[in-house]
Amino acid sequence: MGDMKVLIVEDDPLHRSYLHEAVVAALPECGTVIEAVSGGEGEIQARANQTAHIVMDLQMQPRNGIEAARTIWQERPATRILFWSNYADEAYVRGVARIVPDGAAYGYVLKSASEERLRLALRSIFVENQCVIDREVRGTQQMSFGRSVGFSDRDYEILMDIALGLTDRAIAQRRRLSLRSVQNRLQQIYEKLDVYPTAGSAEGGDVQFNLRARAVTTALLRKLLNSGAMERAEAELQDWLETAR
Amino acid sequence: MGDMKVLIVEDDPLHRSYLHEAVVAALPECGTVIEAVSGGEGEIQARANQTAHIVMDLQMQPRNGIEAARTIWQERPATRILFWSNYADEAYVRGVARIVPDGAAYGYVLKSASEERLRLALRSIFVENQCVIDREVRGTQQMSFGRSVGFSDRDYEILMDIALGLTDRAIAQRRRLSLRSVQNRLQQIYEKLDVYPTAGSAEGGDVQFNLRARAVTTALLRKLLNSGAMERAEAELQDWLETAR
DNA sequence: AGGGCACTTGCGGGAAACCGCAGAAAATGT
DNA sequence: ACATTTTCTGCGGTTTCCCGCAAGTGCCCT
Repeated sequence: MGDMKVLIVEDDPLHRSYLHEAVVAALPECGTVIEAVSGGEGEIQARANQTAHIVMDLQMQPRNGIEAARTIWQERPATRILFWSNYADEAYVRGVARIVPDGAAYGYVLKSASEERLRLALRSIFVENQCVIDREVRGTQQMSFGRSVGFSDRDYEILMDIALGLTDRAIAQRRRLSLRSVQNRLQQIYEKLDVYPTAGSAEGGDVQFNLRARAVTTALLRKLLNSGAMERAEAELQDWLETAR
Repeated sequence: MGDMKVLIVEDDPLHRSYLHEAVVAALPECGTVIEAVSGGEGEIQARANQTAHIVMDLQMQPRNGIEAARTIWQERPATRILFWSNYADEAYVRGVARIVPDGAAYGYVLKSASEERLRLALRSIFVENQCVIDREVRGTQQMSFGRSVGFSDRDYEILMDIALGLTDRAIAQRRRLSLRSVQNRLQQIYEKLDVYPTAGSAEGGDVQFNLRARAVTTALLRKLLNSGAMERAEAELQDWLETAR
């Protein structure tokens, strides 16, 4: 038995015990397994135990995995984290990619993956110090950074702002842009999300959409946004409202 | 061993096997347990096996529990269904309440409930034919039907319509109302969601919200809407777009 | 019958969203 | 260094949203 310590952060008890077994089976060099049931507790345990190896769920209440990972990485960027999540939503993938420190080893494995895949990912990250990202997740990564229907970070920021309900003027103020620039950005977001009335269906009884609201819905349905990401964005907005202005 | 047949519909393999054990332990009179891994397969299995006893998850991809339950209840309204869900979001609770046939026995238990609670619910519904609804869920039910900050069904419809991105005119057309009536409804929705600029913070640099978009976000953050409900609503909208007009 | 109460509808107007056009500014490529 | 592309910005105009005011309908209550 070695002296590696592994921290498991997962709110679902069934998944937690499953992870526990998987870790013990995959890592004979692992001497101690610590468990936490929420993002907040995960941060505390990571700090207290100086764990450099963490397996973490993304979707947790009240403090989710991305927030926990961010503070953990801020304190010790060398920490290796394997994210184990139900979904490959673009909002999650982008959220993780945004906070990974340079050169840090991390992994992203879906819960639907086989035991063997999970075992390999555990060994690759914790022993070989090598990144492992699930194929499906790679797919959404390509999409988001590719240029075909890709959203730039700027697009994403502003899409989030209209999702939060800000006016054009407020967005301009927050992002330090002119009113017209914001509106330009919006127009190209509308185009990328394909929310413009189809020319084919012509006039007559064509139902009109409110582009602003329709864009948000479309982004939600395409998993480009999700409620977790919006909660985070809302918190950031509240911060900004108090400091600025 | 009796001849009761129980159908389990749950996409997570861990939860599925946990449910399987719980059913066998709680119901000695249960002779057969059938498993399905999605809403669609659940419908097929229910039809094929004529099962009158179902335990079902709500959040599933691609066809969720509410859609499956609706078609199952349409075919045989006497079916007893126990919903076993992670969340007590108003959107889920309302979605279930909307499709329960008159006099049908059903249950709503959270996954965070104890084994004992699950056991009792299984026996109450499948043996005693009696409704069992978790305390937390009752809470959100009260909220939604009470009048304090309660949303009428009409409010909810129209809230959903703006979430889908329809214009006032389109909503008026769809719900057979005048333009002004829709706008009146919107105003009282805004009030109930409390999205109006606070009079206290006064003018100056107060950031303005687009009420329409802000209302949707607020509803999402309060779990009054969720993406599952919006997917269903989007499908209904597409149906309407093809038939009407 | 009359007085609330909830809901609906019309009118009018200020504010915001949406967008074409065109010039300035910055980033990019060769 | 120059040309090219992308992004940002201002102006003007149409449409939609947001809402105060007022009048009409139907229901329940005493």
